[in-house]
Amino acid sequence: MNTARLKQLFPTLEEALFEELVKHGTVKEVKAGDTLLRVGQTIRSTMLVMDGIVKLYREDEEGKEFFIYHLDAGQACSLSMVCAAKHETSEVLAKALTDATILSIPLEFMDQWMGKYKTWYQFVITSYRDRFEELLKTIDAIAFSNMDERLEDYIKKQVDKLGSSLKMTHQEIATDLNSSREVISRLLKKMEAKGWLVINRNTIEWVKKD
Amino acid sequence: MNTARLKQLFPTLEEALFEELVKHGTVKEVKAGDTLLRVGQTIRSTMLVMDGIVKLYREDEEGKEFFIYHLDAGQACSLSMVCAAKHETSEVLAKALTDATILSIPLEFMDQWMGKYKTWYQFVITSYRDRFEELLKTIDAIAFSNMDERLEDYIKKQVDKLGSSLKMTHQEIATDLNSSREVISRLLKKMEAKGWLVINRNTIEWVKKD
DNA sequence: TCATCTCTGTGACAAATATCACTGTACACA
DNA sequence: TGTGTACAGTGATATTTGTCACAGAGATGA
Repeated sequence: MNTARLKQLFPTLEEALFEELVKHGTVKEVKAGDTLLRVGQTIRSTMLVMDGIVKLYREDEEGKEFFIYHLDAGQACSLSMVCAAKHETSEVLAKALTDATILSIPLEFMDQWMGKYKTWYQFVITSYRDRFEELLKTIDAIAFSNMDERLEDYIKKQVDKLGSSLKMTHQEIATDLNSSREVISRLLKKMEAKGWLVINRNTIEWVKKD
Repeated sequence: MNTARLKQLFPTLEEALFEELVKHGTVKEVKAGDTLLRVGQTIRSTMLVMDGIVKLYREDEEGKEFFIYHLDAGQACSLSMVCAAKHETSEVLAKALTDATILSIPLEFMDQWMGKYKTWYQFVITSYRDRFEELLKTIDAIAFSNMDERLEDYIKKQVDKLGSSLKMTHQEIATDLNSSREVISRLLKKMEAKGWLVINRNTIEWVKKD
């Protein structure tokens, strides 16, 4: 792992921290679709995303997965950065959307860095704040919008991250939105009729401009 | 304002901070129902709740208010504690549920205290974390539960804060849950039939034990 | 090439929630 | 004491979403 790359990804951090990151961090390469963190799993380390995109989910008792937001390169899973008690368990499910590179830092450094490096706790706090605002937007979507709007938002977000040609099945989208395949298929058909997208087997081509 | 009371409310903070709070904070008494912060309003100060209960809402374009969580005495509005840019505007609406006492600290002290007092940034971070988890629970409710469960949860939360006799109209509940009065009335009737509560004009008496 | 599997499309129906229209009823207060 | 107003109850109906059943299309591999 090279320091230059870290500086690029985390430009707000101070010099000494890059050395700490290099020294104590472990780089993990994961494949698209891999699970990085399960609900209930004990958190032993903080994840910084160095490359690729990670999807975060909330899960209910029956294992239904509800997509909440993406983490891009240069972002961190804020929940794993502050663990009041040791052996705290995860509230969320994290999966790699694309192949990804994760920098994993053992939890014991968190407390220490928090006191030692001003830029670290600023990073932690802005991470929290940003994720918090994403959650608020997620709440808006489910509280105030119908499925058609939510689906449009969802597709736009995916397109933002992955480009306009989405390799997903209708079932996968339905799962993320906690809906059902048939509903998604029908709504996609309507959007296709409006000329917003083109449906092919396993892929959706988003063509709407706005 | 006396330091002893502050110590009781915010036991994790250090000695020097109580003096700062006394010196720079302004105590405001507000009435039940008063609006403390509107969406889009510029945030000029941080609110610490000293007494009473504050309700936080998310608002949509048409002004519909969606209840997200309560703040009790000893808690703070985390969003107002970290303002990356100056003149940041509020993402949420805050209203006093009961008469309340608010300690208001001008924003300029935030940066300063954050660097100076370890217990302050710990307070900020745990506030954020706690609010974050509340948001996750809120998302669970709307993503995974039907209105009957959400209504039950909602009433239980209110009862927790205000006691088992709730002085609210069905319309107010409907607004908080972004539903409609008729739906809430019907669901309350069902709960009454099950013996969970007693409906009177303007009040609901929660009797269910669990 | 046939068998099988996954993905998609669609009609029919069910359930949950929203909306409309109207009624009754308790309370405040002139 | 009457009367207006806010609150609550309820039937009818619309809309949205979910579920079931089944059909067909395209990929895959023996």
